[in-house]
Amino acid sequence: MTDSSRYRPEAIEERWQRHWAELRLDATPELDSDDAAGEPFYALSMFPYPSGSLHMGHVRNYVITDVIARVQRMQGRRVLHPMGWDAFGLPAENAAIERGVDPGVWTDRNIAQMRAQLQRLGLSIDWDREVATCHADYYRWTQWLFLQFLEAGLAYRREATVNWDPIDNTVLANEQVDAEGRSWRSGALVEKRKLRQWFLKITAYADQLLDDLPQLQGWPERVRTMQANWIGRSSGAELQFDVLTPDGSSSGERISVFTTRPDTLYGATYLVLAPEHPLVATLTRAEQRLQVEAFCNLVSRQSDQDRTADDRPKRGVPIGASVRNPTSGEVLPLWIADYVLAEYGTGAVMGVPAHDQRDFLFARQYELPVRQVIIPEGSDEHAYEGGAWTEPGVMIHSGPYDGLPSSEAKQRIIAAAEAGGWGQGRVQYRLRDWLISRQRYWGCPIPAIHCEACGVVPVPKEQLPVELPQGVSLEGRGGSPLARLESWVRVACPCCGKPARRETDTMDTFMCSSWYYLRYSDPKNGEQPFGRRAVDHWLPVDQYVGGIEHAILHLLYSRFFTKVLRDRGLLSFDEPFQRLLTQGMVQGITYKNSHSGKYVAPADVADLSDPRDPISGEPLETFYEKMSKSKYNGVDPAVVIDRYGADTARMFILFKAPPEKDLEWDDADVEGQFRFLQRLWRLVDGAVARGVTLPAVPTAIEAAELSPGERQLRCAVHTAIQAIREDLDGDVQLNTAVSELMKLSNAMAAELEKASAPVAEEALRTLLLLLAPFAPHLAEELWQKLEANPDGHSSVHRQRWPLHDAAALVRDMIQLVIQVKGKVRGSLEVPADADAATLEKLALASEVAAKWLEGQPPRRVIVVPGKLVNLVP
RNA sequence: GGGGGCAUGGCGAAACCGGUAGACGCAGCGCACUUAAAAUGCGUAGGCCGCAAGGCUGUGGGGGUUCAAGUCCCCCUGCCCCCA
Repeated sequence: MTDSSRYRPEAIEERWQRHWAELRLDATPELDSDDAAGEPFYALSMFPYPSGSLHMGHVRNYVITDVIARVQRMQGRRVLHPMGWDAFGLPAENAAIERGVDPGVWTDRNIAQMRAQLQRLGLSIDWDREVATCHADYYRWTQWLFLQFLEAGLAYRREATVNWDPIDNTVLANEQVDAEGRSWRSGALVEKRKLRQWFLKITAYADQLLDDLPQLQGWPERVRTMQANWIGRSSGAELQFDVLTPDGSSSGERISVFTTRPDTLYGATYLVLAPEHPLVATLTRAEQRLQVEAFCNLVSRQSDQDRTADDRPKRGVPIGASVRNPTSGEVLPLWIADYVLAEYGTGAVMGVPAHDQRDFLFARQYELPVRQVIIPEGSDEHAYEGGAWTEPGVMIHSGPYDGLPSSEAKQRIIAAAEAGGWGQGRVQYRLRDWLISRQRYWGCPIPAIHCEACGVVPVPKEQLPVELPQGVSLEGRGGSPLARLESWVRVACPCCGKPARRETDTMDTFMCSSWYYLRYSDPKNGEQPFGRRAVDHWLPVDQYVGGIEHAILHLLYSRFFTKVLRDRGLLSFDEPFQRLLTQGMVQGITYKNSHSGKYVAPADVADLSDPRDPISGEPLETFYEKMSKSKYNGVDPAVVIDRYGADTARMFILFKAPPEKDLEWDDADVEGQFRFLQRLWRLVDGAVARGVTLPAVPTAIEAAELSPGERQLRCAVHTAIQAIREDLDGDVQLNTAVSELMKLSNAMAAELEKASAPVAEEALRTLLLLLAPFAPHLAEELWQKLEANPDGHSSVHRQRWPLHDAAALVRDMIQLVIQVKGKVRGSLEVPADADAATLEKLALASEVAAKWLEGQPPRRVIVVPGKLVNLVP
């Protein structure tokens, strides 16, 4: 075997990567250049956290985006395909604490490592536009944008009950606390603390964020649903209850409750405050005080999930005060309970056990009365063994509202409340304002100064960036590290010049990632976060690709940023991401001892066909699970590339599963993909040996003079073009696109040698053009072998994407399926253009008809031209 | 509990608007090449019955609509995701 007849990716991939870099093949067209006319196309992958090592999930993400970007380029679009780093965050700070490395140095080293790993994949990324959120030339603009929010009144500080991690000494967002109330990173039981923190007023945009979701037709339905649920708009009313003194007269205080069910007002049998509610302190009667304080203490250690889940026991204590129902006048006891949250609604609810499941459980626990006020239409009273009746129905025991449908009573009660001054209709959201303060070092400093005279003063824009100071001691674990650096904290007030103090909180890293896609359009702009022309040219993102785990947070925050910046006059579009593809996880085969619960590394399993625990000999459970270190089921991309090359890794990942679905990593399938690329190599190698080349101007094909084999080959070629186009348009079906390449290669293996030069040329040219986005190195090498690039200054990647020739798809004869009563009984070769009457005649005259109709004429005949004839006896 | 999704050979999957289920690949089996193996090539392959021709059956289970159902409708089961 000669050397040229073997595909050796290690011999070609790096060489082409260098060549492409010299040609600047991946450069984004300049705004004013006319060399790449055509519509702009922005292909974007969610940027990674620079952990230092690339994993398969990254590979999958970036390869999918790369194929899309490459196809668009070949189709004549001006393509922006950038990459960057979500580079602030706790791992760098922890590395600094554990190993004494500077977080910036550690991060930059990781970035360099990961960039090198990424580049081995042959991604067509414009590295000149790389950004890292931890670099001052980036976070300067994060700060600038924060000041925009501040100016707009959308950034504010307030005292709030927040999740406090007592080990990491920082606040956490709600989503960083698990169901057991533990920090996702330290594992500590999260405490509730009242702290002054910075918030962004995302709730001011709740309606827009919800109402614009239907515009996002290019997003998966379920992501839109998840966002809608997260925003959680519900309409109801705020109702006020007078607080009573022990002798039964009004104390003058009022408690406001939010309810989505004002129609159940007459069913309220008690009122509940959140333990954190400000009135708890003033209204608690002396004899209840000890009990109430103990209870508040207990609750402060529970997570919100724990407190509110339907299936958890509800706990509470009466505080000794009472309130008056504003419409019935009934006196109701006042309780505090764990299942009412201070941060939701008004921090108070009316307890309607008959019609709310949580109230029902609570009432049963403490033997509070249950009063039914709504009955199912057309039935007697509802039985209450199982739980509350929460559906609409007909009003009873509700004074003037008896007999009304509950939906109408709801409206009337709101109207009565508004008229009587004891409440009003209100829309409520589940969405909370976004807590962006973090008491950590490795984040973007919040550009604010606290002055005793002037209050909170924004750092003037010309003084940005507020740089992270060097040499901060990170070892100690008490509060924000920045607060300990007095020389940095002390600063003159920009307003009055008197001594003042810098804000020492840094921003949630989601702030940095909420606008990076804008920066890519103009990454080197030193005057602004982005130039208006650049951002208008490239944005919104045409295709965004990333993991479903960001369905809510990152994608919601980015949408929020976009809308705010639009309202600030900085952007002219409403939504940042036109189309969204959420790729599935990459799963590795996992061996687990189901008895001990321990995971076993594949390397420790002696016989993978009968996996057993290396110590106990017990049989192991095998299944696929998301790759992770602790489960020993990860596959290192570098190892795969070393062994098979980047093209095989790319092709395998694209072929193995549709992009949105989970992908089971399988070494045998990787091997199979490598074999496919080998076959392509030999196919071209054979053609080269026969003297086939690809001239710059394709040789014309005389369609009339083709042999049947040649016509079949051309049909396969143009079918592939058409099928791949269909796979790429609409839903991105890269797995079937790869299978079309395989079909084409199979057809060529059978016919290529026999075909005349023009037909062989066309087939080879098409194959390589279609292959180029998927296996860019191999396609380029084979293109070169066929002398399609004689001076070496061009590239297969600069060619135009092929268009199919409809004439080549036309066939003379087709297979006509003959069904009898819907069952396939045979088929006939018939002229492709035969009309329905002819087909019917042919079918009736066929042997199949003779055999199955037994001489009887069919009762009915259904003809689907080009497909089948169904005879119904 | 509410909302959404999914269920197709031994495995990953494919199937436009209801029209030949299982394309393409992995693993398997058979054959060729080879002293042999690897590699490669060719063939085979849902299940059951049959020497074969062929027949029956088959897209989680049950029912329905239709000339025709993986696809549409109803019920059920199991799994996954989100919200509670």
